[in-house]
This record gives sequence, structure tokens and C-alpha cells, in this order.
Amino acid sequence: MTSESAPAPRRAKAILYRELTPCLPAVAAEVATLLDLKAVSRLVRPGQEIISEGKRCTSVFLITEGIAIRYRILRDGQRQILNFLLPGDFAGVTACRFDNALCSIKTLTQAAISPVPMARLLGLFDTHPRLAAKLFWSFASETAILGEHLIAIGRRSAPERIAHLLLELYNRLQLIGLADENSYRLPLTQEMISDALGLSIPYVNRVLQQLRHAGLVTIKDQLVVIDNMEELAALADFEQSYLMPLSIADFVTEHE
Amino acid sequence: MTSESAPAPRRAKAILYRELTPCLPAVAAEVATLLDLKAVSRLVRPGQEIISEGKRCTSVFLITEGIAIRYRILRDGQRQILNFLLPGDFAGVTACRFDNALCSIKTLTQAAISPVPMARLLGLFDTHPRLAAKLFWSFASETAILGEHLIAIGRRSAPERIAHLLLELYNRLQLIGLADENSYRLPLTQEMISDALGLSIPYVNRVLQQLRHAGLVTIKDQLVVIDNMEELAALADFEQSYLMPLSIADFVTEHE
DNA sequence: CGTTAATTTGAGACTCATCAAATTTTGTGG
DNA sequence: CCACAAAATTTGATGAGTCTCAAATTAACG
Repeated sequence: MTSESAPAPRRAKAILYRELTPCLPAVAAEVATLLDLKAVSRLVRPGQEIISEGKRCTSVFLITEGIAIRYRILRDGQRQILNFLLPGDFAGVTACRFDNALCSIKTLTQAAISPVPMARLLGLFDTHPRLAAKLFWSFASETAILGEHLIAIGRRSAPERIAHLLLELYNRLQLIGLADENSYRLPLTQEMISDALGLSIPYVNRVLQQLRHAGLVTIKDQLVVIDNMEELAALADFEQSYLMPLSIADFVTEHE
Repeated sequence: MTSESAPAPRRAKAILYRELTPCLPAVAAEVATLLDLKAVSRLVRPGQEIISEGKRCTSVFLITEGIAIRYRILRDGQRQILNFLLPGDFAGVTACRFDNALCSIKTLTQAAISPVPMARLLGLFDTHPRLAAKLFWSFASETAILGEHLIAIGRRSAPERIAHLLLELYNRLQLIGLADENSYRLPLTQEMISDALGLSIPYVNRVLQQLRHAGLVTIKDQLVVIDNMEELAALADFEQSYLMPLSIADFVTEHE
């Protein structure tokens, strides 16, 4: 992740701006190039809120570096994390849909984000229909991830949920080249895990210990190490296919 | 709903086909007209599966009449309902994204659906960019609904979840003219409520009794009556704004 | 009018939450 | 680089919310 490799803001800036697009998924890279997002890219510190619940939001933010979460604070102060946003994701599409953003989004690590006015994004539908289709297509993936998250929370036990979350993050990071063979770096506190999965912090702690003692996963120093991928996947009943969508080309070619 | 007002299939057909589009949300109606979906519309019986988990899916289905659910069956046989599909919704967008559909969709009532090959839907991006934008826009709404569902399951108590679900359905049905002042007709079994909210059937039963005795809601003979809207909304901490999205016009006019 | 589906009730157990406090880790200013 | 404050993790004890299982009752359906 960014925050580790670049302690000083200045250096980070240099590194981040060197190459913006190559590490991103195709759609994001294409949009970034087309709209010259590099020019408007800005760095944000860890923990910074980039979209705030209750406020009007007219731009989405392409995340080119770093990781963020989208969450809601309930009236009793509880927090529910809806999803994790990784490089290549567009943050805030849903927020723009309403007069007031329904959720907040804030960074976990140092990050680089490029604001894209929603009007401009929608303008792509006129000027670049193919790209717009890909955008739509990639948005459907986000919905699929949200759906799997919902299933996990609704019908799985605490160990299964935790295993599922850790595997999802592993696979998603893997796809964008941010995971090693069996580990990834992420400032994932137990509080965040509990808020993502609808569990209490002490219980997450205990289950994490179980998983560690069973030789399945270890979280230490912001490093998630998956010690036994097969068993962890079996425990979570993890099907990674929801992270491997079809290309849009599979449909547009059969075009009439 | 359809199944009540039209007991005999023949009559139902007549009623359903009389007017297809006027009762639908604008986007759906526009697509239906443009692609002449009336011509391919077909009736399906209650309980029929229109998309099956694990199967390849290359068409979406515009629902013009009736109600459906999208769900996943887990390995242990448990079911999680992800969302309810109402007239005007496009069923199966997510399913098309993957080699195998991740979820199944089946009707609850008698329904009328029009298949739209995904290739054709994506073709609209080339030929009718404005409509495509609206499609994208409306899809974002679905995601918002899914998000609220996730929040309810993750962080709310059983009474709150149930209240929330019943209010969501009320408001969504109201928006398409399928709810009365304070009630709506829906074959909503307690099993479905429990599968939507990650609860057990007996517990749903008991909580439903509490809500009834408290004078908040009553479900009887497939009729959901909301006896005290304010209190129920207060209990659920229900904010209906997530069902009232902005128009896309709020953005495209400021076009650059 | 019988059969299946849906709802209801009861008793008991278990997962997980809550609260409080101790411990460890992390971050920060001197 | 140490010392302190803040954050995160860990542990314990207790209790609540919800589940499971099983059976009875009621409603829906062909």
C-alpha cells in the first residue's frame, strides 16, 4: 500500500504521479486517460472523509491509489461498513443519486483520488458510448460484491463471515496486483471487521484467535497472511467467481 | 397485485396486455416502447424461476407486472433473499455479468416479463445514449436499496429489520401505484421475511405478533396493513430518501 | 375435503453482545 | 530516542437476543 512505501508526502506524490493508469483496471484507466484525470488528481491522508453522509454530492471520485471504506453511522452511533473501495473503483456514484449522500466514504490509507463531476461522467454516455457501457458493466460488479456481502451477513456464522471478508479482500487486491502469494497489506482493525460484518469487537477478536490457532489466517501489523487458503475458502464457502466478471465484449460482439 | 384481481389466466392476460407501459417508471416504459417489448412479453405463474443460479444468463427480464425475489441458496440449504423486484425493475443484470448466475430469481405472484438480450440492452448505449444513462442511473438506485438492506441486516434488531422491510416495500409499491393509503397486497410469507432478514421463522412470527399488538403493522391474508406509520418508521429508523432518487436531468443540464 | 403449506407455541440451548478493565501497540511531542 | 497519550487488542464474566427442534394449530389449495 501507499502509506508504507512512501512515508513522506513529497516522495509519495512523486511515486503516485509517475504512473497513474497502468495499475488500474481497464475501464478506470480509460476514463482517467480520456478525462485527463491525472491533472486533477489529489492526495488525501489516511482517515480523511471524501464523501459525507447528509451532504449533497455532485462528483464521483476515481480512486487511483489507496483504500477507502463506505459506511453509515446509525442513530445509536453504530457503524455499518458497506464495502471497501480499492484502486480503480469509482467512489460516490450512489451518493450522487440522492439529494443527500446516504453514506460516507473515507480513506483508510493515504490515497490518490480524482474528482469527476457526475455531469461529466454522464456526458461520456453521449460522447463515448462504448466506454459508458463498460462503466455500467463495471458498476454491476460492485453490486455483485455488495450482494455477496449481504449474503454473508445475513446467513453465515461469525467465523464464516470473517473468513469470507478476508478472502474477498485478498482476491480483489490480487486482481489489481496489490496482494502477494498469500498475504496483503491493509490497515484492517478489528473494529473495522466488526463494523463490516455486523459483529462486536470482542467477538471478532476471539474468532480471529480461533482462526489463527487453526492455522487459517493471521493478522499482524496490518498484514493479513492467509496460512491455509483451501481450508479458509472451505470454511467461508467462498466462491470467487463473483469477482471474475465476464468481459463486455462477450455481448457487444453478438451485436445486432 | 395481479394474482388476486385476475384469478383466471385468460382474463389476466387480457388485463395485463391492455396497457403495458403507463404504470411503469419512466425508464422502463421508454425501453419497453423502444424495443417493442410488448411483443415479446410473456406471462409466468407464481413461483416460477426465471433465472437460475449456476446457469449462464444472457438476457435480462423487464418485469411489467407482478413481483419477484432474487435469492441465493447456501450449501446448507439456507436461503438469503437479496431483494424484491417490482414492476419496472430489470431482473438479471448482475446475473449476466458472470459465467454462471450468482443468484436465482423467481416470481411470487403471477407476472408478466419481457426478455431483453443483454447484447440488445448494451446496444442501446450506442443508439440511445440518453436512455442508457438513465438505465445506469436507475441501476444505481437498485444498488442503494441493496445497501440499505445490508445496513438493516448488519446492525439492526429483529423488530427494526422487519419494520424496515415492510416500510421499504410499502414505499416502493406506493411509488408505482401499487399501494393504498396504508396497506398493500403481497404474498409475503413469514419464511420470506426471515430469509430476507437473516432471521428464523419462529422468531419472525413472534416479533410480528409484538408489532401487531403494539398497533404498528398487521399482516393478514397477503395484505400488509400499516396501522401506525409514524411509530413504525421511528422504530425502523426509516429514512425514505433512498427511494426517492434525483432525476438525471439535474446533471445532464449542467452539461459541459 | 383431504393434503400440503403456513403459522403458532413451547422449551431449551447457543451464538454473540455488552460492559468493564487490563494489556499491548501505535503515534507523538519533547 | 524516550515518555506519554491515544488507539487497538485482549481477557473475563454475564446476559440478551435469537436459533433450533418439535409439535400443534390453522389456513390454503387442488
